[in-house]
Amino acid sequence: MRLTTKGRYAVTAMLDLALHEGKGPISLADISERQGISLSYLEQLFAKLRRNNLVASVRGPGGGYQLNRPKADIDVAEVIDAVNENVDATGCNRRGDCQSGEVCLTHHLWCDLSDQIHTFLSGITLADLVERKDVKAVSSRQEARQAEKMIASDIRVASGL
Amino acid sequence: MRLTTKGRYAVTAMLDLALHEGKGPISLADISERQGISLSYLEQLFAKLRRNNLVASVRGPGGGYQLNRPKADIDVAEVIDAVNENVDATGCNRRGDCQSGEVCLTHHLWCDLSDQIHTFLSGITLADLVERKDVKAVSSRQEARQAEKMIASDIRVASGL
DNA sequence: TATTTATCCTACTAATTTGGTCGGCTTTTG
DNA sequence: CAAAAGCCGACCAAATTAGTAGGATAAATA
Repeated sequence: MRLTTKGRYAVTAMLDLALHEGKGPISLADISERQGISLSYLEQLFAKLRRNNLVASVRGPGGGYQLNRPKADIDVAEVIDAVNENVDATGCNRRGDCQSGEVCLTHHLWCDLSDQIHTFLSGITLADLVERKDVKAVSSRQEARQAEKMIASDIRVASGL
Repeated sequence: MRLTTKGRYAVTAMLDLALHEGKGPISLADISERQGISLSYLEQLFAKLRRNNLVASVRGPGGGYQLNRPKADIDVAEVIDAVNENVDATGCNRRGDCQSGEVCLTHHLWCDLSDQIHTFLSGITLADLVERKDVKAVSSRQEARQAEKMIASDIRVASGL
């Protein structure tokens, strides 16, 4: 089992899409800036999210990504799964052939743990996250930051720098 | 967060000790054979388990390892922790400085998940595992295998091979 | 006392994964 | 046509895993 920045980034980026739903396609450059994730790395993650039909892309200027399903129909477990992070705690992928073809001493323990984690993560949708007050707080802070930056760059442009 | 063979091996080996409690020190060679874990790798894991006072060692012939506490007082979470596997799902070790000093969009989600996993794993002791019927079944299978091997090697010794 | 059994300790290693970077291509809009 | 975006493949440094190898030390036994 593994849960690293890869899966966390994927969920964060998907949540960013959910938060900006209805505003047309969102560019990876925007997500990169708001969430502090490298653009090229986001591209790799979104290639996988797209292959799993979680997002749809629009190319060309003004393009970007959108959720391919209502945010209430996308749960955290599938997002993590889409970027190949394995939320399974067994060593044998639940096959039960952990010790030379047979079940190892702790196989069932890891199965139980896997169930526990999967139940938890698949019970949370992007819509649920959007409604959380901690998410709302962070999101509005990020919006403010981005607005500041845009004003700053407007000044630079206007003054010819 | 990471849960690989390292943590699984540690729990399996500790459970092996719990299953053979009262029979004096158990050698790593025995555990290695029963559980199919490399001896040198076990040595490295037990160095950590010993440093965390989970086991006590007896050197010399007939030596080995024993649980340093009653099996009902050792839970799965501490065993995994002792071998440095991190069961924390956040990227910031719960510090909340995930995004340039501030909380990232999904911080609280990963905190909740971590709590979930920790509650589950710390609620299971070695004594609980010893009582499980799936563990008993695997254990008796392993005992039988080991007895077979010992007879086979006795034959080899007796016949002078 | 010599041998054997076991823990203890350090160093090395191949393979894999992570979290990227870089460069260039294609599509679409203005 | 230029610019903005997605798309794609190659490459990379660092870390981690799951070991191996080789020896030192301690204790029991012959």
